[in-house]
Amino acid sequence: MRSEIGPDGQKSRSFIEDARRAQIVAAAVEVIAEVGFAQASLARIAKRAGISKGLISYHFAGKDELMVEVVERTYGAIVERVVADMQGVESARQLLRTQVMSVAGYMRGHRSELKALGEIFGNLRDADGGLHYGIKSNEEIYRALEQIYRFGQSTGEFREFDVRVMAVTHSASVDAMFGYWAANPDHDLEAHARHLADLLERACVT
Amino acid sequence: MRSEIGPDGQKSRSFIEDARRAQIVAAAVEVIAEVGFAQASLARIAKRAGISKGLISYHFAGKDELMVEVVERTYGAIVERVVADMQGVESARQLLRTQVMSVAGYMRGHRSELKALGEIFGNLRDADGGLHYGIKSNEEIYRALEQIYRFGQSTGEFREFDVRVMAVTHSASVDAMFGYWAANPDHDLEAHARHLADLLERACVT
Amino acid sequence: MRSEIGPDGQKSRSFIEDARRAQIVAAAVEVIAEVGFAQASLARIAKRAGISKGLISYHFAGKDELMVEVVERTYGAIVERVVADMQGVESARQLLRTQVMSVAGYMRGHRSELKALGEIFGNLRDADGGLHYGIKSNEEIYRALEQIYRFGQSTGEFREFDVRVMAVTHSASVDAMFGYWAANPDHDLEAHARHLADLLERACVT
Amino acid sequence: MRSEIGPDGQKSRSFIEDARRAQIVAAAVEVIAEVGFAQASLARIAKRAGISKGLISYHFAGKDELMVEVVERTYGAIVERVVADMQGVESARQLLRTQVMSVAGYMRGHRSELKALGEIFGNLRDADGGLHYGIKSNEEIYRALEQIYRFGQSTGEFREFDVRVMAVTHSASVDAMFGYWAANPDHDLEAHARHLADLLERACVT
DNA sequence: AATGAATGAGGGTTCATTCAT
DNA sequence: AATGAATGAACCCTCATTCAT
Repeated sequence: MRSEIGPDGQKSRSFIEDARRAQIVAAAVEVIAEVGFAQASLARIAKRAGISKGLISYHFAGKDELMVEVVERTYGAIVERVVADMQGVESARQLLRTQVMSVAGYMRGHRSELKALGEIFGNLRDADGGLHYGIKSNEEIYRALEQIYRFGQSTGEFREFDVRVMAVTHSASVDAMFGYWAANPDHDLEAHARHLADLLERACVT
Repeated sequence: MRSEIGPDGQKSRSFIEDARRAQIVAAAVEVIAEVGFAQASLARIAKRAGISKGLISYHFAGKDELMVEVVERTYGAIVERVVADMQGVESARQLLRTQVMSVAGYMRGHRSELKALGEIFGNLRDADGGLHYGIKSNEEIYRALEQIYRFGQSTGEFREFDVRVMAVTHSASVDAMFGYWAANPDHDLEAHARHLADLLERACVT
Repeated sequence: MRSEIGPDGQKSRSFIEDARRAQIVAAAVEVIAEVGFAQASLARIAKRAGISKGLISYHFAGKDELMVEVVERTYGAIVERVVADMQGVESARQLLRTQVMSVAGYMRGHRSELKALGEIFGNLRDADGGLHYGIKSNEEIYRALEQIYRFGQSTGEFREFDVRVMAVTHSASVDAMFGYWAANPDHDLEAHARHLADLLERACVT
Repeated sequence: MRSEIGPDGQKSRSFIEDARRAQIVAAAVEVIAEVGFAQASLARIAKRAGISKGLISYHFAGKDELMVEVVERTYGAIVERVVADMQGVESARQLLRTQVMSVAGYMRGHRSELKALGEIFGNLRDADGGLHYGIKSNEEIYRALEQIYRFGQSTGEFREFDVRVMAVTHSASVDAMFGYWAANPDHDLEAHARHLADLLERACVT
């Protein structure tokens, strides 16, 4: 393993080191998106990246660490975008719509990332056999969505309902939208997002 | 390969043969539910069933045939139950609620089956590399749900909306409910189902 | 194992037992001829015979014993025929020709046996890894052929030469004739046999 | 798979890679010669070579590729030698003798190769179940031998006869010589070769 | 006499990982 | 920093053999 803990408590990596990791992560995303998690061997990823198999092991402690980094780099970018889009929006209804439309908009240009994330979330497991990104890894998302819904309830925009159920439903509906789109490339993602936002909104208002 | 096609065009198996297959399928369901599709090796399944690895090969032409039978036996039972519960229900709103509550009720006692089905649907691949249960596995469900929604629209119970988006959302919401429940065993599944039915209904009515 | 040693020192088997063994041997011959020794599993042979796998093990101590019996039954029939045809022939040249033509004539109607014999001779091995029917098993044939050639030399029909080399060559030439014919079914076996007899004869006479 | 096609259309391999392949091929030859094709497992070959089983898979795409390479490396060397020895020989009778003596001479030091070749020719099968080196493997030899005989007929050295039968007989006689010698190590191979050449020659001349 | 069920060893292959260079 | 060679474990599958019925 190359990365070391620097004096600031952060992982410190050379520029070249970071570039290699990024390159490997990008190759991993493509391969996973194309052939699925199970078939995404290090050999395949290395070939796609145009490097040797050993180099991946050199830069990553193991396959798991690579997968985690794929998630971190990919997922981080999405969150960044969505949070930016929601900045300044004031009504709960608009926040809800914005969340759905924003993530849909971002994903339209990042289909491979979407597919890869789904594969990793659903397949990457810890040593104990449990999913590394279990439903628990959604907790963060649920909390964020619950904030929106609770906010809407506090302003009177939304009726009373179980916000956790709503958050789970919301999250799953968005994921399913992507899943359907991934399976049906001709599907109109934006229209789906608009319809979905409508459904969610109607389910909340009085 | 054990099974053969009898004169009636049905698979004809001895009682003992069928019992073994059922036992192996049951073990497979448990193992897949616990450790996921990729880690569900025949060795693991055999050990769980308390039999030798070779015996699985004796009763099934291959791992794929076993997986397909897991789906057939498990999925068939669910559909049977839900269809039975929906028999005689007349309003679209009640059909919708019944569907959600019925499958939730059934699943409460069949958590492993649920998990295993999801794993197989998402991972079992054909020789060509494509998912064996691709879109088709959901397509069937989508069609069934669309019927309910279209029926509601025809009677005026439901407003106009895109039934495919609704079906995808509905299906995913139910799945997510199970997923959440699987990850949080103390979660109140029935209450969740009731809340979810409310949300779906409100999203549909005028 | 069923067979037992009777009071006369011969293996005594019931009629039904013998019939079963014959049936299994026949099936083995067909299967070996079709798919080769390595692919001729007991399962395949049993299926061909229309019986269960276990029954073969019931009648034969093991696969090896079955193979040995295939050879005995098949090979014995050939020898019987050839010996009969050579009865009464008086000149060495005629004996030589008769031997070649007789075995060729017999084989024309017993291609499967021919193929199976070749497969077993070339592949059946003892526990020590050595061929069960090695070149040594040809010794019997060599001796018989040497008799012919030595007889010819004693009568002055044939010149002096190394009879062992001649016997080895003769035997191999006949085998190769069958091998070529087995690979080229349209090949004229009888013409080949005539030509071969000519060659052998010319090689011997002064 | 290691080997790749270089810019010159030739397989380009590193020195070390080629050495390993040669080592593995050598081990395969020995094992096949000793225990036969069917028992020559990769595990056995690897153990003989003093390497791990996986390394064979690393250097060869599969067992079949290894077997093909065994044939290529081994068979090529024989042909090279024999062709060289026959260079410049002018009479058909001398060509015939030279062929027999040359291959016999070469084989004296390459018994295992001979055995291994025979095993592979007779057992290596394609996916469709047919022998990979079927008639074709002999056909090449037959053609070459026929040339000699036809040449002799054209010069009047040899009488008229069926050259294909002669070629088949010639080839089989040489093979049998090796087989006999392999089974009887004390046998005088060179004398046998000389006698055989005599026989073949006498069979051809007027 | 005959079956079907069951085992266990061994087959070839894939793959993450390690390591010398 | 990077490679290619090498390992060993685990994978699915085949098969001769055994055994209760």
